[in-house]
Amino acid sequence: MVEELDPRKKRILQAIIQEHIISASPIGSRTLAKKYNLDVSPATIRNEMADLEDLGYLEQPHTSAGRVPSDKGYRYYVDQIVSREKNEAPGVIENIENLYQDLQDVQDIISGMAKMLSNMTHYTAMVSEPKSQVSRLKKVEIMQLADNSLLLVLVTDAGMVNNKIINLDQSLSTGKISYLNKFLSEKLENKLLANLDTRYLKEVEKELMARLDLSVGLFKQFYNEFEGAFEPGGVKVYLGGTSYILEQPEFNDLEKVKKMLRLLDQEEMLNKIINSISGSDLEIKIGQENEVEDIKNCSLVVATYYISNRAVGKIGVIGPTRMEYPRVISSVDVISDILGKLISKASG
Amino acid sequence: MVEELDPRKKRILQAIIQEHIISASPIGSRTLAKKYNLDVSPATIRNEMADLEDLGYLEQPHTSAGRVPSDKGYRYYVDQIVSREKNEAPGVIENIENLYQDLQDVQDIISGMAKMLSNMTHYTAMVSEPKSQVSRLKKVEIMQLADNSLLLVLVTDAGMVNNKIINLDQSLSTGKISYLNKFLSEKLENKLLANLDTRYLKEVEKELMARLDLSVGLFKQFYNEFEGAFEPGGVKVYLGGTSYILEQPEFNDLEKVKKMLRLLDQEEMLNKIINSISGSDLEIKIGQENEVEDIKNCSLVVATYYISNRAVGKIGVIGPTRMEYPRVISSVDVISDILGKLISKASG
DNA sequence: GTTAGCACTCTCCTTAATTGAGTGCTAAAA
DNA sequence: TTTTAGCACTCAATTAAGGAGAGTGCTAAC
Repeated sequence: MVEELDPRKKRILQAIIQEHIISASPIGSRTLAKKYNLDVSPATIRNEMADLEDLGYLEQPHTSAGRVPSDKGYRYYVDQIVSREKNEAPGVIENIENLYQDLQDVQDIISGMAKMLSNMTHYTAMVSEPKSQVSRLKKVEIMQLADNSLLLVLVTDAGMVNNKIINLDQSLSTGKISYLNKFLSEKLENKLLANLDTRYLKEVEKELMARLDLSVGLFKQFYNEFEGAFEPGGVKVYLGGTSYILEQPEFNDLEKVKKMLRLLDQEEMLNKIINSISGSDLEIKIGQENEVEDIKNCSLVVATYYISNRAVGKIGVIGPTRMEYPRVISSVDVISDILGKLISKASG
Repeated sequence: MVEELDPRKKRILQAIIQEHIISASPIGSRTLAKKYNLDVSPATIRNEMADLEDLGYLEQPHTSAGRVPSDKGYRYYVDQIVSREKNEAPGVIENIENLYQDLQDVQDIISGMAKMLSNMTHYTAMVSEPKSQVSRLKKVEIMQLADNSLLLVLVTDAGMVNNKIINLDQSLSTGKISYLNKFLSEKLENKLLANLDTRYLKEVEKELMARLDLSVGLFKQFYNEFEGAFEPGGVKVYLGGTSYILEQPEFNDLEKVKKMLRLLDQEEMLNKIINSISGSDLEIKIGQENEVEDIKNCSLVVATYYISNRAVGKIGVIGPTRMEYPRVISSVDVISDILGKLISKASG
């Protein structure tokens, strides 16, 4: 499937893609000959283009229009032509790091990085929260707010803080609360969230009931919160630069814009999209390669970010298949590094 | 300025507005005569329409087009014709309350209500977080996460929970932390947030320094957090149903859509918009009446919601001036009531 | 293998013609 | 005095037609 193209075909394919990325319209042989030093005449280019079309790298919207890269063409471009080096201007990385280094709050860092990425690429950016399943519960604490109202605070070692207010049908004495705190700390802290499943929590409940005289309903409320707080499907996705998609000529059609915005409005969909990307460091999905139907005319560039060498979340951009891959790849790469660093630092 | 219209003019104005809300296009005399039982001929209606135009209630996009309501026309309609009764179907209120009554988290309630409101009205909904200035600080607590990393948790009586991770350049003993907790509880809890200003916090700091041997930098970090956590300008605004604006024919122009979406992307702008609304219970701003330039072709219907009889936040919708006011007014009214109730309940 | 030349194709833009909804005015009817 | 019918007029929106332009594929010569 991935045949090697002869150098001239390769150069022509690259030129077409680069030109198409700029102009967003079909590219003809004359334009190509004029703008790129290919040292051959338009007629020759035409022959090569016909070959490239036969091989599936190009498409023709209609007879007598120029050629447009196909998904396969972009795939070849991304795999065989584009270098994956980070080529940000020197100092950019340091500047961004400095700009955000004072942020302590993980959620702030994430949404800040989403905005930064969308500003850099001029596409819509999405970041998933650090995945809890590979995180450990660093701290669990219960605080009394009022007679029958408690605040449960959960902190993971990725720095995610989650709090839930719990209303009880009975009040707890200060002693019982401090016992409960000690007990929960012992049983739950430093455990992998993945291990805090219903089975384990049931056990803990049993043990607790044996030691402390509590109403049956209380602990049930707790572990509802646990399960809800960090459940795998419910990863929050942060968006940045939604309005950038409107600047793409392929979204000149109002119907398409509507579809896209409705998609981005639904958090479950974003989850599905960002989680459909496999685990590799930097993954690119082009057009039809996407699993989610509604974005089969879009491309995704998604990187995984790491906290203390553990893969925890994804960050990427979504744009038209006609995307400035070299620039975007570099930006996503850089920002995912910075994101990992910032969170590691903030969560101590 | 607000002259009383004779009954026939009033009926005609009402008919034109109702028809225009449905069709989104200029209304002619013949259509009106056919669809509404006005018992006069089109010619008579034409004369009345000319009068209404002279009075400023109607506008004509161009000679030989029908008439369109002006801002003044809508204002008259809203003030003099539309009843402000809640006319939701029986049971709807109870259903919504039941649906959301299990939510304990104030942020969840707010974003849920934003979504609900946008679904009911088919316009974009916005809700501001409970305003902190009139809230009291119910609970302040510091938890140790690691040697030199603390978690500061703040809870207001409106149920808003705010947490910040603070990294120190020194570590604190358990004793000092528990002293700090007791001290801060005494000094800060049950105070109005409005009173926790820099001046007061400076005082507290002084007193603390006198009693406890702490590095000068520590408390500074704390009150940076305090000020940042609940500052008045930084009210978060929750959006729901952004894509609904695209369904309005007045946004058939891509440029307008872009402008609008860019506007909604900026949180500061939303703040400015929702805070430009004065304090009355249910306020309607029509077109030019809006202060923010970019929404002078939109209408706002905003209600204030209350927690224990204190005005704390705003909830409303934004849509084209050609808005279904009666339905929207009722929905906003109902949802603001429910929102207040739900938050009151959740925050005990 | 490469290139020039040429007929052919298809979209896009501009211009012109047509249609249709709606008005304002005038004069007659109520 | 108010209402209505009749009619000429206006203007946006739609349709039709006629280039203009960009590009291709093919053939024949280099």
